[in-house]
Amino acid sequence: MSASADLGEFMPHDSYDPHIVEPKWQEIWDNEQTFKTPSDPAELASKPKFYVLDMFPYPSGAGLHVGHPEGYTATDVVARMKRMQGYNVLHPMGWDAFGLPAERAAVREGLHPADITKRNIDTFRRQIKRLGFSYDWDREISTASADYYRWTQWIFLQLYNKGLAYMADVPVNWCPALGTVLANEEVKDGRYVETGDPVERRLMRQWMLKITEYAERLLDDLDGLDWPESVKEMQRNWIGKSRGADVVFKIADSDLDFTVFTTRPDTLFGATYCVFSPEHPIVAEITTAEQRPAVEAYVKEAAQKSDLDRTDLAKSKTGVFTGAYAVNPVNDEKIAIWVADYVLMGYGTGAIMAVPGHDERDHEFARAFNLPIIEVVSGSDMPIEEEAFTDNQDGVMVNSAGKDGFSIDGLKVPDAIARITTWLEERGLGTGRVQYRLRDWLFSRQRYWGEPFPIVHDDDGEVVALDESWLPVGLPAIDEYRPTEDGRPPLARAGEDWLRVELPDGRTATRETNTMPQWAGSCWYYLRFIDPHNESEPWSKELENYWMPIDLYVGGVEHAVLHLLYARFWHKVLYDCGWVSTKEPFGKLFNQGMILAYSYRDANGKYHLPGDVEERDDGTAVLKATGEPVESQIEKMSKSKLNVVNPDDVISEYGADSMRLYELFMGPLEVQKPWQMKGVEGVYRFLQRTWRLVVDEKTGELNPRLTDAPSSTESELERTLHKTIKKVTSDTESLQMNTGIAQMMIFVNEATTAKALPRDTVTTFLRLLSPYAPHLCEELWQRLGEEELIAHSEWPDYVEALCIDDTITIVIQINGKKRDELHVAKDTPKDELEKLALASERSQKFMEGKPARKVIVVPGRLVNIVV
RNA sequence: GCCGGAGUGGCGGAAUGGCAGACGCAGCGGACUCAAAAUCCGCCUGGGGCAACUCAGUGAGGGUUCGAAUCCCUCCUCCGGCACCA
Repeated sequence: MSASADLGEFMPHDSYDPHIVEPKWQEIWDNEQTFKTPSDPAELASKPKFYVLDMFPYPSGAGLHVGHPEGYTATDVVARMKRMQGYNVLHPMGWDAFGLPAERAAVREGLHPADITKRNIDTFRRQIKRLGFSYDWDREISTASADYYRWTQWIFLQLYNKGLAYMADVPVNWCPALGTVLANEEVKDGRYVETGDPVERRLMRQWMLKITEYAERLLDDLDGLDWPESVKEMQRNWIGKSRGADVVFKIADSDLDFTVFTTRPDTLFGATYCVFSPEHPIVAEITTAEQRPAVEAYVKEAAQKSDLDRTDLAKSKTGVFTGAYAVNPVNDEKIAIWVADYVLMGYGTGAIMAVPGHDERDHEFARAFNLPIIEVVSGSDMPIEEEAFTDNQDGVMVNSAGKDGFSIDGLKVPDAIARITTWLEERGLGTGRVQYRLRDWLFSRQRYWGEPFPIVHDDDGEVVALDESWLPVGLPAIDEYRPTEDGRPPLARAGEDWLRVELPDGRTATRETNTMPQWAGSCWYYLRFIDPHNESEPWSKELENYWMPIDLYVGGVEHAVLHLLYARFWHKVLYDCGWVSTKEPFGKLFNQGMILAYSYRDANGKYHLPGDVEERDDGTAVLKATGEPVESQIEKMSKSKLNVVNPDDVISEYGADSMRLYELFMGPLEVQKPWQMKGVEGVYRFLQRTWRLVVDEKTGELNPRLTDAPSSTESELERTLHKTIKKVTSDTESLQMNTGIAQMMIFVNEATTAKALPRDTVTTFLRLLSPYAPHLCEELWQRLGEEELIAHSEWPDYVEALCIDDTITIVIQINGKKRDELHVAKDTPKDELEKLALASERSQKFMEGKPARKVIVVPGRLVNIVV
């Protein structure tokens, strides 16, 4: 035996090496523009379309973590399969590039936000490209480029021209730490959701978008969408539709009156007092001299409280009597008027009628201030003084007879609501009305790194929308991104030559210095992908008509109300303008679950890098260096917990195909699950076994077990192949990729030990695996002598008959417990199965000589004998 | 408090009315090796038994059914969302 042969024995010279295979095929795909989507409508028309979209990322400075590519991998697998199935596939990627973090980094590093953003995009693009996704990179867009935001400004003009954008002095969420206002959707518990900085209420002149005008359509059209029920429910809650009535109350001994909104007009006879929000303008007018000092003090105090304080103090109710009385329109009773901050100025009319008997908040308030409680709906188990009775279905009205012989006594609540609403309307005392929780969208920010408005203010203070021909309104260069000392937005720092404008009619004007919020660019990016280089229009209507709606949209659930609601709103406006052909943009939505990671903390609470920790067999973990025990937990990945998993590291060790496969094999796409590096090793081994089906590692030649003989339908392997085609096709379609991959593992395990390995069987299998592990499959496909790319090959079909075994196992149960099994031909008739089951030795044993009372035969599955 | 979702081996998970634990990880045993790695084969829910086998088992309790992880009721725990919205 020669020395070189010895080396061959011990050092395979052609084992699976993703670091050679992957760059090779990425270069080929790039050079051949393998994934370029045609842009010529005539060329597109010959095939059906499939538009599969990822929620494009905000390119943060931290780069990608393994959570990002989970959704991207799923959509890429679908995109690749659909292409092989003969669809034109639109599968683009871009960058949601405007936003606060880049501006803050710019201040920190002394760079321009555009440079920070470019740097971050370059990192993201490099990381994403390493995963071998089949994006059409010719369609890459960035919301911060003038080619793009020119059309964001154009859409704003459409909104403005339809009267849907307006300026108003509104109470805004002002965040002092950031020096800007925020939308309601961005504030939770009185804090900015991203940074946790406190937010306070201020009155400011701001741009608003009339999303409320679309509330009903935004609500109704949810019904037809193939979205997770939870997201639809969150949007429904956010829109917050409630039906009720406006009721007019007169102020006693005065000409004044006021309106309250209530969802329970049936309880009007139980109204024992009214409450105004401290901001309600009528408060100052009606307060009596005696009560004035107390009321003024209370109103002032409420005004100074931030939203945070007001929510924090929610536990016990506060309020002050105004000294004034209202007249209950149903019975002319005089009831006290109070001021309390549990009534919000921003919802309904800012005033309520209080029914302590049947509303928990009113009950609590009445108990605190000793106000009367009257029962008007019967059916409670508890005395009405103890607990409010809030049932609104089966309760029956009592104590509800008033003037003119009017009574709703004896009616159930829903009937009572209808009856009293009609009665109020007939007398002009009220009207039935629908109320939404949704408010108009606060659309301006005091920031630099955002889209400038295509708006100027002329020297008389009038708002002037610029003509389309003036677009884009570019961001001027400025050297400081903070608001000015007198509180104007950063753009006010731009020079006069940017700020000052002469209009065509000779008027002079000053530019709007607010910018649009981060959400603007992402409201319509999916439309620009359709026609990204169009210079004369935002997109071609013909192409829009072909591609829309989006067939699959995948992203995180954190956008359930923000992005997804705003984008639907803009889309509906564009629909009304005739620019889009569908009422809804996103036909099917899928939320991928968050990927968590193990973190390790010592007794002092200090986090340690996973690399410094050793997992013991008994399940405990210790520091490698000192042996000190550490506690492991599964948490959201974060820098501070030292548990962020970087895809670059995973690819360097195992390759992109293993990374892709593991992302999908971890578990169901929609659930949260922890990253486990050992799991990547498992799928890596699977890919190595696949490699060895084709390549003899010692010689580098094809596996000698491969035969050219046609695959036999008789063979077990062929049956497994057809079952695999069936399962992978349906599991890919329904995004249940973990079980599809498991089935491919079963196939490879079987093929590894099969006697014969027909070449056809292997090439068919490679086509199935290719959307998941595209680099490996291209390589093996080529080695098997195929000339086209596997990406351009046809998706395999299965033969149903081959998915069912000829001989099947029938379980025999006695009283529902498995006792034996039968191996019979697949079409064995029912009575034959019953006979065989009863004859079985083990059946006899467990029937203990008793006769069968009943025999249930489920063909193809089991026989259950009841004794 | 209200609205969603979920609870299955040591771990990720599979099975959505019909064989509980597919597939993978970890672990254990074996083959190959001087040895190790890699690879291949086997075992791997718990109790009892040398074994054949047997009993129990899908958060807890009850119900429907010939048959329940799966459907229904009550409760517990965890995750997510909303929360003075009249």
